[in-house]
Amino acid sequence: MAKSGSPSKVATAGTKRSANTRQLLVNAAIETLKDHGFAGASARAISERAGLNQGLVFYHFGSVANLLLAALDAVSGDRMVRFSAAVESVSSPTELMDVAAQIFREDIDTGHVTVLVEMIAGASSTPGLSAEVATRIGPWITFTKGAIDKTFGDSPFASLLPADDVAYTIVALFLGLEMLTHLDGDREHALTIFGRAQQLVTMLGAVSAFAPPKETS
Amino acid sequence: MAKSGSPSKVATAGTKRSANTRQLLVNAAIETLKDHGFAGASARAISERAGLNQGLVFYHFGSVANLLLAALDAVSGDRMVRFSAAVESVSSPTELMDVAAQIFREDIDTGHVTVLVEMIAGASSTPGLSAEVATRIGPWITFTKGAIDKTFGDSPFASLLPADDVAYTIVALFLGLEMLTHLDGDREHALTIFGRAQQLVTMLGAVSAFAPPKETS
DNA sequence: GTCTATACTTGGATAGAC
DNA sequence: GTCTATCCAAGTATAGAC
Repeated sequence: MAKSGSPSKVATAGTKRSANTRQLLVNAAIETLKDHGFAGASARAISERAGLNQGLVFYHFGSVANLLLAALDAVSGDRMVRFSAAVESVSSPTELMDVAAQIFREDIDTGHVTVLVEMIAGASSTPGLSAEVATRIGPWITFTKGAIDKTFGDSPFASLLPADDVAYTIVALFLGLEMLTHLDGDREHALTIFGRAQQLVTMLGAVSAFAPPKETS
Repeated sequence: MAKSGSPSKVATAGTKRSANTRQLLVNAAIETLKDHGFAGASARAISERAGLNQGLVFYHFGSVANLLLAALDAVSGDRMVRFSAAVESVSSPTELMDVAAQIFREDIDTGHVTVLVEMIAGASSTPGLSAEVATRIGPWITFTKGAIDKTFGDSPFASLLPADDVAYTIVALFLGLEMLTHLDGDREHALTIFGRAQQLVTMLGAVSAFAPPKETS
């Protein structure tokens, strides 16, 4: 109520407002990437979506590419927090498959992987962007490897397939499935695939129970 | 030598020249998509690469999007011819894995899958483009399903995993691996993954030889 | 059929008012 | 810190010369 009559002397209020604006731009960038892709994510399109002026993109981020990287960071951070917690409570391979399917479902619904895909695909159009994107995708392979190590570490699978190769494959699969799902609009197809994978892991787990865990020859 | 003095009455020469120009533009579009992505594939960038005038893009294709679709058609056609022949000579699952690895290697080297990836990712920026791209990606899932049916059709795997789900997954994996490979520049990582997959298929084939091919309970 | 020239639009980026 | 105004580069598309 007394807002207009009490100008604060410290910069706290201004900083807060600034942070809010940055957040609005980042959120709008995420939405624009999801709806119109990298090629459609212009400063004007994003700022219009945020209900803000176009010049603020350059004031706060210096360039469109930097804003898009900030959007990628935000999405990546959200996913990391959310999925670290999910994987935390998991111990068996079948549980991990459960969580993976759940993660994919959330990714499709929130459109978070779309942001990753668009940034990876769009990176080659802007000099220097590929390296920036690469350093932000790397952690996901590491994270996936950690989840595999945790749940498959003492299973017979571990000696068959190196966790880092599997992790690389899983991340690639997430990206690829997202692309196809986004393209054909059929999210069920990809979800049934996770169901199949889960069946397979369960079955192979049962089979491997009959096999010796490791040979020494 | 007598070129300027002998105008031909039929349009054959002109048509031939036109076809040649179209081909130059399509090739340049492919190269531009590979190097600078969908967002960098402008009429100017493509025509400059082709050593032709920018207006020819619109004369021959009507729009940049149409030229890019023609480029996608060309790549898709080349791949289909090449890989149909490769799969033709295959009968066993292990041979198919061999061919798959070979196909991926060629895809990486030629950059053909990059074109698919860029078109899929870029499609959402232009109204109506997604549907066009989708109809051009669909055949690849069908083709992959055919290759799986042919080689795994009478193996125990067939009853475990529906071929169309596997095909969808394989195509997604190709797209995803291409993205990661293109991003980090490390083509060996993806290639070792195909090696792992081949080991796995060989091993599971050996294991399944001890199991009954089908249960009736 | 191809090239030059040009109209028009969109987008990146900055300057200055508020 | 935000908004208005503006500049300039790049992109789509068309018209007309060759």
